[in-house]
Amino acid sequence: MLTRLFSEVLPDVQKLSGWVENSEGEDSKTKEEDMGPLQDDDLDDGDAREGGSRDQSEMAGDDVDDEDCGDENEGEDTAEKPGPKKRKMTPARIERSKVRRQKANARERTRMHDLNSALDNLRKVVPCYSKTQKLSKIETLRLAKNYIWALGEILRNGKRPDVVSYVQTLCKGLSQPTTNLVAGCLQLNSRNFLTEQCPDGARFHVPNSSFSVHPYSYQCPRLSSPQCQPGSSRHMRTHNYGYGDAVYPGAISPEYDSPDYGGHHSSPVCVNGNFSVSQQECGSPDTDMNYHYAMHYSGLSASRATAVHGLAFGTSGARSGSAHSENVPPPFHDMHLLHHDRTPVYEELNVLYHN
DNA sequence: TAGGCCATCTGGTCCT
DNA sequence: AGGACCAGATGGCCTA
Repeated sequence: MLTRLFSEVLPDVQKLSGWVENSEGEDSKTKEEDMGPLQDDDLDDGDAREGGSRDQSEMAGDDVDDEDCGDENEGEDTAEKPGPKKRKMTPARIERSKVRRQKANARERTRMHDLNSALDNLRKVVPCYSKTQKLSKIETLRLAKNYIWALGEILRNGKRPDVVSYVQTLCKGLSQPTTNLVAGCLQLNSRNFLTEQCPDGARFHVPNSSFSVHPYSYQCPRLSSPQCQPGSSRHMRTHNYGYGDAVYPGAISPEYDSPDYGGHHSSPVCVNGNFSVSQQECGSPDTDMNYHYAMHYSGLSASRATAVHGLAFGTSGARSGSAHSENVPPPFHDMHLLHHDRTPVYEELNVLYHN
């Protein structure tokens, strides 16, 4: 069952690691597009920079094919200096070297574009995906690794994993902003992902779990510190604590929220010290006082949600808070549901979880 | 201004 | 020989 999961996730990782082999089709098309406009600009740039290093390049030993090379080397046999022989830099040789370097630069650009393309594909299959606030490269790789590991654990154990450990696994080694994002995503997802759903699909119950899910993202007190803010990363900047239009596999549309949902919110999940694992751990009265809930929730109007839940905005919430106070659709307004091709995978996971 | 992230250039190395 | 890959250097952009 979950093998399909791997069939979807692993190819992307494999592509990432072995993207070099994919040099046809889309990649070649990208190559055409990228090299066209880039070449002019970048080659000029390259020329400008090349001035200082061109001679070095020539001395490094390329252009061995040059006819006059042999003669010159022979002529320099009597020279005192060992090492690479200096060859006369004829205009033709300079031009050839320049062209060769330009071609190499173009290839390198294409290679990096392909790599970035593969990274984008990978971003789409890891638990959090947002068009506007991309995870950084390194965070994408870390999250992907954790995700694969977590899925592997599910396969190995063949049972429903503990929610907290699942989140912890996913967030292992991630930066705090990314951890916040992922944990927030999963909190939302977990409503679909980890809860039992009544036939009408409107009510949720979390059996035997200290983790009760709610549509609010949670900001741990520690996360109020500037360095914990998603804004510390360019691609994770949003006015809504880094959720932007994030797509969370398996997430339920905010509009799907049950009206009586508010009764479920409890202590949020704390991962890697960013979130509290349980009310016992993070739910001391003092701590509770410091809970900051960002209203990443469009099911209710901000005013209503605030009234119902009596939630305070954190630092990031301050930004979104103003928006909410103005009844501007909360952060999830631009969050679209999972790309459709991914949904079945999570449905499978749901089946696993629910059986 | 510092720091993070990124794109690009570049030279070296390895492989076919 | 040429291409792929890699890592270092550099500069731009952005935010705190």
